[in-house]
Amino acid sequence: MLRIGKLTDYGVLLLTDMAAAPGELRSATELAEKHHLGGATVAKVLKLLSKAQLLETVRGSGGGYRLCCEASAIRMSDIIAALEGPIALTECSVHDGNCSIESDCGVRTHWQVINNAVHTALNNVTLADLVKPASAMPQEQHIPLTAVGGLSRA
Amino acid sequence: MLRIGKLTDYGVLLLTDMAAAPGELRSATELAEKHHLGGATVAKVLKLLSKAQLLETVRGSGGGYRLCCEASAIRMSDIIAALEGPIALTECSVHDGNCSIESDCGVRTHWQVINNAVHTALNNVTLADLVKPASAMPQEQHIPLTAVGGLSRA
DNA sequence: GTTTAAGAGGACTATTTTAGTCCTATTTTG
DNA sequence: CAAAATAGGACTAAAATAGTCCTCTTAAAC
Repeated sequence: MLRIGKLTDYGVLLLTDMAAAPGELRSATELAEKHHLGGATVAKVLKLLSKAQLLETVRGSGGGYRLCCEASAIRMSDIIAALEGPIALTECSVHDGNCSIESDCGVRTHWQVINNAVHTALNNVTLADLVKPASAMPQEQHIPLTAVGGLSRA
Repeated sequence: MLRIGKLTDYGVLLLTDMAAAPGELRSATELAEKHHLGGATVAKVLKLLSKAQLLETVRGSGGGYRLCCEASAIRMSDIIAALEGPIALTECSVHDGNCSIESDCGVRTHWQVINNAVHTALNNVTLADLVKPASAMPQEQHIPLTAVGGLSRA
């Protein structure tokens, strides 16, 4: 289903929350309680986001996390990369020469193009977009489509 | 890593192969041998593609599979949906009311937008594009990006 | 200067998903 | 009817993910 992990889902939720009150420090415990999530899990997500420098952290008593920068500067692609590693749909797009059928594959360069398409799409949605009402979203209509509708499948 | 499964990878490989000789019937065994993949696995993939009507099938001795239609009419989004189910990054985009934090989530409508962005990107790549040389690919540059580069992560 | 409230970092376990295999039934040709 | 295919499940093994826990460091408050 081309899914992202739950941790990423939590991450987006937490970031969205933090974006609503920029600059304010939030502790992991506080956020976990507010959103009814496990404390350890929230801590893990925040640590990952912090490591990727999407969050600024203040250690010690009274410390916590806050956004590293303006919500409009934090892209979906950054968030996903922080929590799931490099955005790449297949193994072979990440590292070469590791694929048993590679020599006879011939598809690899094409996967890179597909990756780019997805990556670009995710680059174009920022945290700021997620805080705005949904109707204000960018609509992605650069190329006329044969069909756009939900969940295709002829 | 926002990955697709191996089966989808195989599917793209097989479809690409078939697109090169349109109309010709191929048996699962034949394709498995050619690409050095397990016979049962290839059979599974072909059955799924057939069920999604991306392949036409001829049963009985001498039978096999061939593309349902022109390669340019088969979109990446169709292939992924056939092999992984509906394209949706999170559970809650697929079915409502099933999410423990839903009432307090507020992010759901936004995920739908993100899904749309990805879906659109995958709608715009067809099997025909994968058969052409990579340089001829559509380049997806509709919006100026702050950064495009590979695998972000600041 | 000790206690307490935080984050950093890593290791581990359990759960869930995915991949792969196999079996039985059906279809069609020769 | 025998052989070569696909259809459709059920099952098993392997891999990835989520979630938990422990120890260490940092800094404020008392």
